[in-house]
Amino acid sequence: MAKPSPAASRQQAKPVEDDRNAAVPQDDERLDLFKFAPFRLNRLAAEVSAALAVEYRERYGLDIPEWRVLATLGFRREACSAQYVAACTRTHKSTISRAVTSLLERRLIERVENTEDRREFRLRLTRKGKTLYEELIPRLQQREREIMACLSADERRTFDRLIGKIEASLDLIQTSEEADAKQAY
Amino acid sequence: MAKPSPAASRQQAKPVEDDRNAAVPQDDERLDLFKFAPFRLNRLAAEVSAALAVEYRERYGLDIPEWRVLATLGFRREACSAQYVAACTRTHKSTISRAVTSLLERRLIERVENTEDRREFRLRLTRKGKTLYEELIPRLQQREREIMACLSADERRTFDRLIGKIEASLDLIQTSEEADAKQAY
DNA sequence: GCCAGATAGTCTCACCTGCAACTATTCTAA
DNA sequence: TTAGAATAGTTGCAGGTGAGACTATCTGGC
Repeated sequence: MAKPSPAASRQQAKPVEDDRNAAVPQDDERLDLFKFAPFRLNRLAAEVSAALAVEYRERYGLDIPEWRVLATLGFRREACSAQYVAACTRTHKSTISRAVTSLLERRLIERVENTEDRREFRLRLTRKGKTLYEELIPRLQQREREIMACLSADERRTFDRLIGKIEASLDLIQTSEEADAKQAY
Repeated sequence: MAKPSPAASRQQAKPVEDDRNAAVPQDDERLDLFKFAPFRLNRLAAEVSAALAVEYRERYGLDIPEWRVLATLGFRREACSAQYVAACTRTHKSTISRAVTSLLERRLIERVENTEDRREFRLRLTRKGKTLYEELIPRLQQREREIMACLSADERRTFDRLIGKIEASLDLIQTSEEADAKQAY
């Protein structure tokens, strides 16, 4: 895995004669992926997710959709529908449906028929699910703290605020209540 | 798509009698997904990606790996290997391989044998690829500007700096040269 | 009451992607 | 020199995921 030195393989990157220099984009037309916010956000999110996945996947055998269902149900005091979870987490309803099926089989959640609307079911954590939730959450919060430890308290607040502004401009902000109104997930 | 009012569907979320209140997590043990940085980053990245995808997918029929290959080759002055692109973009080498195949078929990139190391190929944009690149990049940059327009210039700089700190702490920072040394992609 | 349209949830299908095996080639060290 | 390890790139396979069809149910207008 470890390579003797970056230089060893860097030889491959040395310039190759290019007879088309005329068509090479000018500096101001080029785009440095490393400075491109969408790319950086993607990469950062993927890396942070991977760091957390160690906890919920390797330790508890959960995948991301399953963990999102648990997180939503664990946070809310009341039982709620799969549709609600999908809207909250911005995850496709078919993905949530599969996660719910899996969690039901593992007896981590249970569902009760909604007599007022028999199309939907109310989901909630079982005792077993709550135990897992209470065990898992502190681990994830610890991971988050470790990852964000590179920022000062002040920077962290600023970061949250700026993320919030971008979310807002993308219409990503939803309260628990508003999430109920979201469709398409 | 539009629903009469959030309240219309919110009825579903009203509390259900729960005979297990004793096991409900306490406030400080719960985790609000909406305030959890990893979740927010994921959601934000997905949303930003979706906003950009309109440009490269619908307009040019490119998927994310293909666009990343183009972006890497377009930014660099010299031809470089698939391995290099994979390391740069943190994308799995098999994914890059498929993107390269597709781009070769579309004559957007070309590859030349590396006589110094015949295991690898040097990739570079064709004239057609450069034309597409120069057409696409301004559109993507415009999208990025639109998305980030909610931040002031000062906030934008701060945001970049904070993202940079997190990237650094996750060892995500690489210069073009360092990327050559990365394995596993 | 009844029908058209909307909604919750499930399922199939197609696609995408990572893993790991594989080939070809290069490097390393005896 | 040469065998074994490492590397670049490709491909088969399996698992995950979104789109959209489908069923059951609900809502609103007539």
